[in-house]
Amino acid sequence: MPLGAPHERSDAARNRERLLNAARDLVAEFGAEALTMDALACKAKVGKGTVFRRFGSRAGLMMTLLSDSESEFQAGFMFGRPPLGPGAAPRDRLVAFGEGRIYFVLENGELLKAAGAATRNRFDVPATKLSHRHMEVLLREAGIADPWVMAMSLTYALDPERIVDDVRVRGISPTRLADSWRELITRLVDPA
Amino acid sequence: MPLGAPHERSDAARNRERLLNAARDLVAEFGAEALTMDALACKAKVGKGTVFRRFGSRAGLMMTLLSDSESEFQAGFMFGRPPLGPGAAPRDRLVAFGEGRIYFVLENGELLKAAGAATRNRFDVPATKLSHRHMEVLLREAGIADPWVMAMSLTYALDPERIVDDVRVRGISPTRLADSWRELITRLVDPA
DNA sequence: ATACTAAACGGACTATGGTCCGCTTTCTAT
DNA sequence: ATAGAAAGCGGACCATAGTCCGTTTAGTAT
Repeated sequence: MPLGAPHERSDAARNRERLLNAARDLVAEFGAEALTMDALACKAKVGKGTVFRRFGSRAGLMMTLLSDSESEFQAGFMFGRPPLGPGAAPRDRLVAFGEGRIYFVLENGELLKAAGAATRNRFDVPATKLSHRHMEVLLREAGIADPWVMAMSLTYALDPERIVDDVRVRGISPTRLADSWRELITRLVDPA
Repeated sequence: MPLGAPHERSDAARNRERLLNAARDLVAEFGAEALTMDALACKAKVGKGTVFRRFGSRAGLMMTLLSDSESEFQAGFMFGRPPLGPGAAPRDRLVAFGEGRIYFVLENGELLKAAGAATRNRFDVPATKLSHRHMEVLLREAGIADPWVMAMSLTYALDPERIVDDVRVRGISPTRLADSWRELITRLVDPA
């Protein structure tokens, strides 16, 4: 896939397929949290070293598993229709972004938590960087003095762990989260 | 210490001292991140089981190590002088709280990260609950519609990992963080 | 076909947080 | 002092992410 891809070896390709299938099966059956790298290697009939060569870490595996739905969500706010996509006022786009994110997280919560878990990965996740940048741009348009830092605050406010725990552990409804996000953005951004 | 404390046994007290001293030494010398429970047990000349009996987990140990400075910070916003303590407008107290928190985190960052690390502990930390509640009260006074949820958003915006990484990894100055926090609160809370 | 090379493989090994449970010590009641 | 009970102790043991390195194998050049 990368540009200089020097011809993926056939055995490598075969093992990648096996691993991805095994991983999806395991996640479907036992949930992402319960997936261990040993179990995955075993189920895919592959050595443990191979798993780590392929994905680098447990978090890397989770990111790979997420990439499809993540791309879809990204396409939504980058190229989709307003108010999520381009064409609406920054404030409305931010509101829509947060709402979309909340529901996206609730659908893929386990995977996202596991993906961000490995310390130092929280912000190295490319998808997170992209979301941050997206918010940064909108905040700048909206006249925020330090959009980069503000986007970081908002990124953490939308942290997967936070959202999942609010809903599943602390019993807050998604709607309530979305309403509060709207209030936050509405007050933060001048009506323009 | 707790009310029904049924007389702490002398050997237990002795070991607690040993462990606390050893832990402080290790943190001072190698940093909190590098502290392993095995090393601690060994240095304190105590069995590993004893370490876990005493503190429950690595996160528990870190919390214990933090408790002094944490209490001090808490006293500041609960009983201190305005604008951090009672007597100032909610908006000003929130601004001061965030600033104080930022500098507190930068002083105790490693410990705080380690304390919150153990998944499911992030919000079970009593100190975090107290901070959350404090902000909730101020936000309610300030006329926020859903102060509980908003306080949660702000709690995550002040996440130790976020603050430490912004400053130490991404090179944002503490001042810049504090300014952005001020902007956030100022816009969020009506000037009242 | 053959030989060569770099990639890929696999599983033993390490590091570390946390658990378990039989043994020891302290305290208390007599 | 003594005995009994409860608290405490310790370190072997477990689970799991991640590393290492000697061996195998897929492509390639001749």
